[in-house]
Amino acid sequence: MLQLRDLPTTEVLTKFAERYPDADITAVSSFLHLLRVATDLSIALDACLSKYGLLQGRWWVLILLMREDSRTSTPSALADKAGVTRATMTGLIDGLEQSGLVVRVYTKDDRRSVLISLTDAGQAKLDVVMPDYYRRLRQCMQALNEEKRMQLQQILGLINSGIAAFIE
Amino acid sequence: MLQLRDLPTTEVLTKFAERYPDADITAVSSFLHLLRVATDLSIALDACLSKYGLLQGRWWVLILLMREDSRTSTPSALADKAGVTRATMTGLIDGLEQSGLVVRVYTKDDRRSVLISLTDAGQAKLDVVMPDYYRRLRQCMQALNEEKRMQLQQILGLINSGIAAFIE
DNA sequence: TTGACATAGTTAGTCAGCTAACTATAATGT
DNA sequence: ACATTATAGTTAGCTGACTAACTATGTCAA
Repeated sequence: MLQLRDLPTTEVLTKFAERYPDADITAVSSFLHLLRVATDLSIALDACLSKYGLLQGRWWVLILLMREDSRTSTPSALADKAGVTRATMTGLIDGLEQSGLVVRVYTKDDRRSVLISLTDAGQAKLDVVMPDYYRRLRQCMQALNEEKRMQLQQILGLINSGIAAFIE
Repeated sequence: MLQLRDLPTTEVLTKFAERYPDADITAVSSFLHLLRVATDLSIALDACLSKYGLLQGRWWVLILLMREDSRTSTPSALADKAGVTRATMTGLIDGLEQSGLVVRVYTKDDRRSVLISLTDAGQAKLDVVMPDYYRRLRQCMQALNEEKRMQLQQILGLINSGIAAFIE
């Protein structure tokens, strides 16, 4: 995401705006702070998960499986929902299967397809990780009351609609 | 960052909150939306830069050099400001030097050290990329008036202070 | 009914980040 | 003054994403 640590000060932005008149100083500043905070959140989440031998990718796979009543899904459905390629999902499942958190079940219905099933060990892992995650997240966000949370969601919605401007 | 595409609905979060009572539904929802929008912004920025043969890493190096009056810095200072390791900075500079956008200048003062200098071609590249970047960013954020931008900054500040909760 | 196309999953190779180890040079303390 | 320690940069090898190509299986229309 945003690696940059040394965010531009208003002075730097003003200097750049002289050369590049299209620069909108508060827009740039808000944009960069948003990326900075989100990146740091993501890094902090990884640090939290790594205590349990997980990374975001594998953790989300476990959660996606837990969302299913059958605790079961296919690699391609998981890939779509997790937002990675099927090739990446193959690797994630390999790792989870080696750790015994999921199993590949071969079905007769469609012999191209495989079912991925959350094991008891996988569910047990979530039952340890999720309470810690939820507790820390609650504390992280506790300074935001409901009103501010709604303001944030609304602002994010507006920015989200604007993203198209980057892609044409 | 956040790969997950299929963000949990309120129903899913409610179901999870039954099993994990620490779950704070609006906290989780705000958190995930923040990561989702920031990730999509970052991807969109990459798409914009890639039209000019740049990626975020190399682009930030050029900008950091342009910030200096001398258009010059050292790999270690650049690494600190760009938020990457010195090893990574070596690779970024290799790529930029091959493209002729920067040059390594060996100095006699401290023979361990190298100066990295923005070339005319590097400045010319920025003079093409930056106006496009600023124009798109302005448009992306145009739905946010100054009041909302300040609200966003304030909320981000609160969340930023909360990040410590993830790390202990 | 069979040739063309579509779909599911995997494999191979690339990329940009990382850490750890290394070389060379400089600074420091006894 | 010289051994130790610190600093600057690079190299080598690891990781988890990616794309592209491949195997196997299923679908469909002439």
